[in-house]
Amino acid sequence: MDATIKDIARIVKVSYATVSRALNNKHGVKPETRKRILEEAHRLNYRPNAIARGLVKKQTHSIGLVIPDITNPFYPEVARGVEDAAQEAGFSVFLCNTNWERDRELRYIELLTSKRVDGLIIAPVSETTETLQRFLRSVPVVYVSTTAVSAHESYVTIDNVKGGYLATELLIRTGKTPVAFIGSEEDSHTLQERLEGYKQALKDYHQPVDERYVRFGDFKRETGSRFIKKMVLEGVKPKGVFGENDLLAIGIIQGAKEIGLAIPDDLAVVGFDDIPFASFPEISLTTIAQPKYEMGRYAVEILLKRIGMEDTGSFPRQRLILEPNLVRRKSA
Amino acid sequence: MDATIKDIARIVKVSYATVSRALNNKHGVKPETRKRILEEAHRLNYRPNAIARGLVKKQTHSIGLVIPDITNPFYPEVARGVEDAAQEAGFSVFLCNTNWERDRELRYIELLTSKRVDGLIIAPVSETTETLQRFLRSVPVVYVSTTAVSAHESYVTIDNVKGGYLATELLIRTGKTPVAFIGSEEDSHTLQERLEGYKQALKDYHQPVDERYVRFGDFKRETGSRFIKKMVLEGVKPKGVFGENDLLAIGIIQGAKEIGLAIPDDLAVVGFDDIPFASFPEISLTTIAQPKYEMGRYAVEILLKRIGMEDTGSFPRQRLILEPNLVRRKSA
DNA sequence: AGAATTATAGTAAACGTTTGCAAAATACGC
DNA sequence: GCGTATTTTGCAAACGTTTACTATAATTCT
Repeated sequence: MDATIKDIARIVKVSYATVSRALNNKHGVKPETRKRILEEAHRLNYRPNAIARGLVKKQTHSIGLVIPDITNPFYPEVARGVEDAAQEAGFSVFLCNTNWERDRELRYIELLTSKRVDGLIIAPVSETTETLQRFLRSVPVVYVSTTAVSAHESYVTIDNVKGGYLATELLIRTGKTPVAFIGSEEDSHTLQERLEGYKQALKDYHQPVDERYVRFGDFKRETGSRFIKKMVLEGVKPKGVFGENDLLAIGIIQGAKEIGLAIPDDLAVVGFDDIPFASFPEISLTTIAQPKYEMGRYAVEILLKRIGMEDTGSFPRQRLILEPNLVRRKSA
Repeated sequence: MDATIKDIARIVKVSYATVSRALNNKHGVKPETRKRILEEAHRLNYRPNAIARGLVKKQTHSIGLVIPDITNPFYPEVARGVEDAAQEAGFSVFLCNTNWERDRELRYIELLTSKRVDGLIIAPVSETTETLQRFLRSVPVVYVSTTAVSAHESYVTIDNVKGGYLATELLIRTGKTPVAFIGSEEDSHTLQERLEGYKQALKDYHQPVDERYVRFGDFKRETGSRFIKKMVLEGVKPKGVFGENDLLAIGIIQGAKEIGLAIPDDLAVVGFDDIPFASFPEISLTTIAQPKYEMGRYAVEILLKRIGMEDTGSFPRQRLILEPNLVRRKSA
């Protein structure tokens, strides 16, 4: 059995209200009694029961982090950013992997609200957050890595269309035309934005937009490899390709090499995200970097500010759109 | 304000005890009243307050996962295994990164016990778990990826000495002698075990154990690269090297290439862990695979079994030592 | 029909804290 | 010393549940 405040009170012979005050450094308790209480608490190896405290204070000092899959190399860094910032503020974080399943996402959100987390950081799989509303109600949320949120929500993300533009522009300017686009699921909001950047760049540089050069699959490496091979097999032969994310891009490089294309001479490829592998000399992927760790940090900063406001309704939504950053390596 | 059980009781005009029973599917409440209660609960978008429930049941259905760094490619998979298994059993998991700092580890454990997690899974940075004892007391723990635990603790890990043996043996049998060992911090328990396997293999195959061929640094990729270069600069020229973990091994490959060595002909290298990158064709690292995801799952299985026991004292410790698995790729 | 049984509902205590308010103790001023 | 101001303490309610126990209502049995 864990020692409670009452145990201490009994031993030190004061009321447990006094013990509570002493333990919380409230003023109005005689230094000497406080000392005795603290000593006894230490002797009993007392640990305050955060559950009981949470019940009366209506605050758990916990937040939920809901992401698709920590195993996907994009997320560990944002998780770390979230965790670091939370920890510094005295918050703990529940990690939840939705595995890209919509109902698992919903179940988690329900579970977390049951546990009365003080806030939620969500990288949603659902492309719209409408469905989530019913479950969220009173819990503050900040979305991460999406813009598809209803009017009064906060988020932090990067400028995907600019990123797509930058990637495509580089390819065009280095003469790697025609440039293809290989992306993951077509209905992803993120993909649509990057695709828009791609198209915008093509237009600005007077390149034709040829639908045969744009393909959609999923976010797996193998897919990139398969798609590029399929493409050239069908006779569409890009000189450059913008892979909507790094995993795809790496797959593209691998597939291209398999069919004898030299990177970047025969085919230049640029990715998106700058996952850790991208910088390995063996890969050396030119890519659009997202400040993943910082995104995590910012998200909790916004969230905590929001949690701090007593008057929840009046908090202005915050929308932080970070700058993408072209990091040039050997693949393009 | 969130709806409570009392709100429902008031509206449906029953006592809140009845509401509680209805919501928990306890028998002894008339089907019709139950129906009315459930309907009202749904209408009010009622979410049970797990905090209040936890207080009386002395169970939070949460566990803590304490690891060094989710950003290290070894951990996401075990975290995922933990999370999946926990989720299936209705538990949530707190993610805590100690950043390899001992006192941060301690602080986290203290925090988590304050939050009254039902159990803890720890990949400890401290090479001995003695220090942790005071903080743990009543909380069930299972350690992961270490054997340095006091007598009555449970853990799941792999057979590191066997892994080290396998790696070294392969190198010897393919004629890649002399074989070097490059490891992380010398006082790591894990390292010592792998090193033991290395030495054992050398002995079994009648190879000399030459201390100039074994080096210790840290677990970073750059370190591997630096060390191999330094080694040959000093005139000790192994034909094979066993990198104590994959990051190191990859660094070794990179460093070797930089100084013109061909892999695996001039230098064969085998790593340890089988992190996701290892299988990339550009790397194609021969390595000792750990079943990371399964380790996570097993850890929670053991933990939950332990939590389920009312009589905590009598639970026999469980020690699960998984088999390492040599996966042969191109680097050796 | 009445007793005995069973199904349903309510009362109240408990979980371990925090906190407003009142009581007691101490210090201060003259 | 006595009244007053101030510091230190205690009492009790509250947070939202669960649950043992008791009370009432409904059903079954003879």
